[in-house]
Amino acid sequence: MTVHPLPADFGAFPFALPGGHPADSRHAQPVTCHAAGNEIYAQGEKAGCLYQVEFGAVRVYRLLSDGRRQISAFHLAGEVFGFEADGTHHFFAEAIGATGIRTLRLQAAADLSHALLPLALQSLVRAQEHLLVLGRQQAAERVAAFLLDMAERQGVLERFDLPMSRTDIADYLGLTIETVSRVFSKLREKGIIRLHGLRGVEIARWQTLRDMSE
Amino acid sequence: MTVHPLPADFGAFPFALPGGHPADSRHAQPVTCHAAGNEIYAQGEKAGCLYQVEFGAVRVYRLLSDGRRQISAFHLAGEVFGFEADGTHHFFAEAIGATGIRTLRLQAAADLSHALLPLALQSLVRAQEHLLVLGRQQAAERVAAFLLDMAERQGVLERFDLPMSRTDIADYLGLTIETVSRVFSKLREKGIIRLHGLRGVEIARWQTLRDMSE
DNA sequence: CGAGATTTTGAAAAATTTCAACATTCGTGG
DNA sequence: CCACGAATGTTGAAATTTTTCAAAATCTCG
Repeated sequence: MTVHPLPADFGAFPFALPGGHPADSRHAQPVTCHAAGNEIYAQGEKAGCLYQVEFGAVRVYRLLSDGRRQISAFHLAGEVFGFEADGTHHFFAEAIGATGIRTLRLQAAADLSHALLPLALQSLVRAQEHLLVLGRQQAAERVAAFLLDMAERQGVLERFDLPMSRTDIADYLGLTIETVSRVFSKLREKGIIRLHGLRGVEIARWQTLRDMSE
Repeated sequence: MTVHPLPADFGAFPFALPGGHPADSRHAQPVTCHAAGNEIYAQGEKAGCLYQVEFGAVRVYRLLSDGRRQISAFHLAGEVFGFEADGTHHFFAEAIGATGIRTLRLQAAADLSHALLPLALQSLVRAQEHLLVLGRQQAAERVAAFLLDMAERQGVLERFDLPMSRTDIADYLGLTIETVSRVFSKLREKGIIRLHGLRGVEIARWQTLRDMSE
């Protein structure tokens, strides 16, 4: 299975804000449903669209010559991604699980560059925050920051599901899967988080986690 | 010494492209000269300007609660920085050595948001590239990528000067100063680079360095 | 030239990775 | 509905890398 068109009365793209729900459907854009692992765009492809996650999650990554994969960003429902400075994609983007993506063709809407700047700056903020996490020397600090970020971006008070695998998390945090797993276990043993299956997470002590992530 | 006004016929801000030289002086903006360590803006301050480096270099960083400092970006001559998504600075910016900064007040030029988008995307690209460097697990890979980036941004064929200290480099790469120093020494011993004093660098084997940085 | 700051080097300690084995989860089909 | 198998995740122990702490060397500037 690859791509399904959807009935899609989800709302218009440029009026949808990251983290919120689209509110206007006058300029409804095509929405496609991607299965897990589905490619949204590839490195080297010509870029001409922006993408907004309707549901599900997306990973954006680059492959290194030795086969390692560095994930530069995860995108959750409501978030917009796909900005490129020179008209070419320098990353791969793919659906993590079943994911709905709204597409905006930029050529057809040259006049909304003023609406694009805030979205681009949002991407910049996310990249900068991720940068700060990767600069941390301790694995536990990175994982703590990651969990808080995921919880906050999902607007969660207690239990939530991580859309991505441990391998994805490792490639996002610049760690190995084993180190990520060990940190999860340690946080669980200390009663800071509770795990429900492989994906379910519950943050028991928010402040402790915040102190860890600094 | 803090800030000097300059005669400044350097050229107009919005027409200057990162990496190039300003070409039009019809809308010349104020240029100030900062001494080493001079603050350009502080975290928490209201943001209303963009900045372009005329000469010298700038570091942009955040202080962590335990006193550590994470440098998110260095900016060299020609580059524009200071983008903020919400009108507030979330980082500190300061001159590394003697540095000339051209300032653009954004309120006075609301109509050039279309000229701003490419500059913002440029910042995004730099942040994403830095992200990939920080994701590398080996210190030598990070230092190799850093040296190549510095050389290329200065448009250098052979010898060039690093504007920043080893401590700055360490805080930029998420390493300790000792590790950075050891990697420099190792690269020198292997004949991959040559060092001239503390700041001068000469890349002897570009391809070897590229292979290291992947 | 000399003093302070910066950088380099060494050795031990700590953290992470690697390699290997084991456990758990999830989907599928009987 | 349970069992099976593949995929994913966890744990252990050794090897490697990086950090930490300490001291020596080098550089810069007055």
